[in-house]
Amino acid sequence: MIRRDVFQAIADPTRREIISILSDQSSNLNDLISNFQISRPAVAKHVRILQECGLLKVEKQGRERICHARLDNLGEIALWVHQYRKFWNKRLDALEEQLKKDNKSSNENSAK
Amino acid sequence: MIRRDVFQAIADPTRREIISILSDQSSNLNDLISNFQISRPAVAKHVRILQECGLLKVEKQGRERICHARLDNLGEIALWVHQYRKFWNKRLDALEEQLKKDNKSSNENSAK
DNA sequence: AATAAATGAAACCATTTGGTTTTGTTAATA
DNA sequence: TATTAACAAAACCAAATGGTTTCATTTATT
Repeated sequence: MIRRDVFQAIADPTRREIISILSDQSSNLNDLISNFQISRPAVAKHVRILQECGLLKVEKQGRERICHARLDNLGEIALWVHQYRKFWNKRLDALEEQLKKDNKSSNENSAK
Repeated sequence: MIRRDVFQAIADPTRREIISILSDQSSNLNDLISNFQISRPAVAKHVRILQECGLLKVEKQGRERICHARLDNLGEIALWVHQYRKFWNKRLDALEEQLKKDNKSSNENSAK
């Protein structure tokens, strides 16, 4: 747990799953952990890593810790990938098509 | 070297640097290695990992191995990040603006 | 044919990673 | 106030990671 950049953070599948869950709905640690088979401290460590690289905020609420997705820093990944867009044009077409749709119906927001 | 997915592959700074270099211009291993301070086998291992997850192709040419960037699989990252676009809207605005420009002048392709 | 160049492969090593179990602390609750 | 719930922290561990040095192989070159 020494390196703390967004690229490293999203490399782990469990952390991506945490991101996925929290992007849908904020959750306290207990509920979050109940999604996984691994132990509590294991999940807690992933949460800490995500927190340390700014991908989520932890709000202390009584004895609970509510975790909120704060995914602004994913923009760094988006920009990095985007600079190589000419290499994945086929997929880009679909992506851009999606962007347009999203813009037109920018109210309907079904996560996952 | 057991996990081989694109997320894992781009987590390492050296590998991102290799991608950056090769996206500009294909290169044999020797020339590629000359960009780094680390040993030859170290770079060769990174190359192998990138190769194994489909981010570059190695073309045997005599005793040389020419490495070509094949970054189609970065589309996976792009799509993953894109699903969380609502979290990084500010950056998205710039990105989308760029996308439109790219489409209009889709012939001019100056890498980096 | 001998040598040098370009690379592959193996053995090894320290650190990081992702996990565990155990113990402690803080805040609600009976 | 005693107990329980929610979490933090520490100690530990196996495996993965990123690196090294050494040796082998293939292809050009002299």
